This record gives sequence, structure tokens and C-alpha cells, in this order.
Amino acid sequence: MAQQWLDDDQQRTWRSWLTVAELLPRTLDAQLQRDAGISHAAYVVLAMLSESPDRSRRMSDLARRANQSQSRLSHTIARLEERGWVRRERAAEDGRGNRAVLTDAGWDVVRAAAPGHAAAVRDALFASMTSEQTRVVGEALDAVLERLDPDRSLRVEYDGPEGQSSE
Amino acid sequence: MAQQWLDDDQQRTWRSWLTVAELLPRTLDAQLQRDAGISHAAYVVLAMLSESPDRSRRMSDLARRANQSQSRLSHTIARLEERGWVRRERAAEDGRGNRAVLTDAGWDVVRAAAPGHAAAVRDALFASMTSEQTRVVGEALDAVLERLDPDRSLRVEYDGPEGQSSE
DNA sequence: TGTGCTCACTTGACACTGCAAGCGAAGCTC
DNA sequence: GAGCTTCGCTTGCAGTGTCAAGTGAGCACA
Repeated sequence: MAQQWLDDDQQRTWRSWLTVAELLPRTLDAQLQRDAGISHAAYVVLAMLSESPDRSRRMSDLARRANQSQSRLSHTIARLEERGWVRRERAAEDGRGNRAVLTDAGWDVVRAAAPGHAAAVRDALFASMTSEQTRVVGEALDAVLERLDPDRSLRVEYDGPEGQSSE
Repeated sequence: MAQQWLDDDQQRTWRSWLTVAELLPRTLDAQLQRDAGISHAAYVVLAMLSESPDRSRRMSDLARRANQSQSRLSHTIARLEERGWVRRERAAEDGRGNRAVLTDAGWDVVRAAAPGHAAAVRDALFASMTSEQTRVVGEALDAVLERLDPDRSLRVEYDGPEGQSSE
């Protein structure tokens, strides 16, 4: 058992990964919870909807883009619906499907939350990294993704924390 | 709202981060759950104990090193205790404190789980990165940590997935 | 038209986590 | 040594996530 399963650099990187992966979401969740009263997962969903045509998307499409399982998204949307920020509509094109639609109230919530959240991301993550590091980390993560999920069944595809709108 | 809050590289890196941070834990959790019947958080606790003097640690120390809040660790240990893998002892040096002690059964579980988990980490993460990327990512994460948690109140400090023992 | 499959989602039970409150032991301070 | 405060930990509860089973609409084929 004295055998090394990871080399020294890998071990260091692994430990640091574990810690950041614990701390960073906690930090961002706390900020969003405090300032907007929502979780990060819910924010991503709202932000994604705010950037979609008609501010709406099919559930399954939204799930893939927001990196959530269908079941999880269903729960997330249910909670957002209770608060009046999203509503569900039967999909016109396929009676089995649902579309999640961002309400005006939901729109206001995203708009209000976006700048603070963007600032938090910059402050917590990118303020500490050089542009070179940012680039290399991005490339490395993409390589990891390529192997972890070759057919891109999940992939975050919204334009970032700023919630850029189509306006 | 056309304003860019993150530059292009940052946005790409952020999206990739979000996806990997979702997928990687899910992958590792699934592997551990399938092969050893425990969560990753529980594994880290067991591994840490297995490397500690007398296979035991004070709760607060363990919490810090395993990257968990005290409350969370208390729950985790309670669950491990139910399964007979850990037991609690009043700390001799301070009557307020507890020590978590790894039982023989717990020891066997870690030993059995370690190689498979190490392989999963290598396969899921490091197999996709060059050694240069591994190094740079590690440095970048450390820089992030330095800012996120300057006084190192949390810090993963076990020797990696292989659960290197002192034998 | 009816039977049976698949698809898109939803639902319910259960596990894990954070937060806030609680509890007893230690450590003052007088 | 009585009364406070602090410390180390635990507990209960609410929120969020997963997994497996359920529901009802489409679709294929006789």
C-alpha cells in the first residue's frame, strides 16, 4: 500500500480541486441566497430562460443546458413556479412535452441578481487567476469533459453569470 | 445589459467549470456507491481516519481536514457509526470533545475501496490532462484558495484517493 | 380501432447538507 | 465556588438532490 496511485503533482491538484469544489459553490450559493433568495441551480435556470427565444424552453432542452437531470429540473421548476417566476405550458408541437416560461416577475429577479452574481464569480474565481491560467484551466477542463461526457449529453450553455439579454 | 462582465476566456472557462463540477462528483459518487456503498464525502472521512495516528481524530480536526462543517461531519459520522465503521469516544484531553475512531470493519472498507476509487480519479480527471496542465491547474486552484479561504479554515489534507496507509 | 411500445415528464420516498438552536464541559472573574 | 461566557459538538428541521416508479401522449402496425 506504499504504492503511489497518483504522482505528486496530481495529488496536490486533486486536493486543491476538492477544496475549491467545496468552497466555491458554497460562496456563490450564499451570495445568491442572500441577495436574491435563490440557489445557484435556480439562478442558472432563470438566466438560461432569460436568454431564450420567447423566454421559454422545452424542459428537456433546459435540463441539458442547465446541467440538471430531468427529474431535478422538474423539481426546480416546481419551486420556481410556486414563487411565480416561471410557469409551465403544454408544448404546442408535442403534447407530451412542457415548456418552461419565464414570467415578468422572474425576469425582474434575474435582472436584479445578475450583476451581483457576476461580480461574485469574478471576485471568487477570476480575480485570483492570470489570463494565462484562465486559458489553460479552460482547456484542461474541456479535455476532461471530452472524456467524461463525449456526446455532450450535459453541457452548460448560457452566456455566463451576467445574464446577457437579447435586448 | 450588453456589457461584458467576464471576458471570452473567462466565460468559456466558467461554463466548463460548471459542467465539470457537476459531472465529476456525480461520476465519482456513482463509482463509490456502486463498489463500496458509500458517498464520496464518507470515503474522504474514512480515508482520513485510516491515515491518522491510532486511526482516530478529534471531530473538529477531522471536519477541517475533510472539508466539512462540524454539523455535516457530525451527521456523516453518525451514519458511519450506524454501519459500524466508526465509533465515537469522549476525548481524554478535553471532556467537551469527541474523537472519531475507525473500527476494523471500517478499515477493511477503506482498504477495499481505495484502489477502485483511485483508478476512477485517474481515469475521470488526470487521464485527460497533460502533466503541464495538471501543474498549472493546481497552481491556479491554489491561488483561488488563497483568496477564498486565506486562513485555511478548510483544507483537504489527506494523501489522495489511494488512502496510503502508514503500514 | 386497438394493442403495445416509446417518449417526455412528474411524482414520491429517501439521503445528504446547511442553519440555527441546544447542551454540557471548560475556563474565566470576582 | 457561583455565575458568565466560550468552546466543541449534536440535534432538528427545512431545502435540495437522486433514484425508481408512475402517467399520459404519440406512434407503429395489424
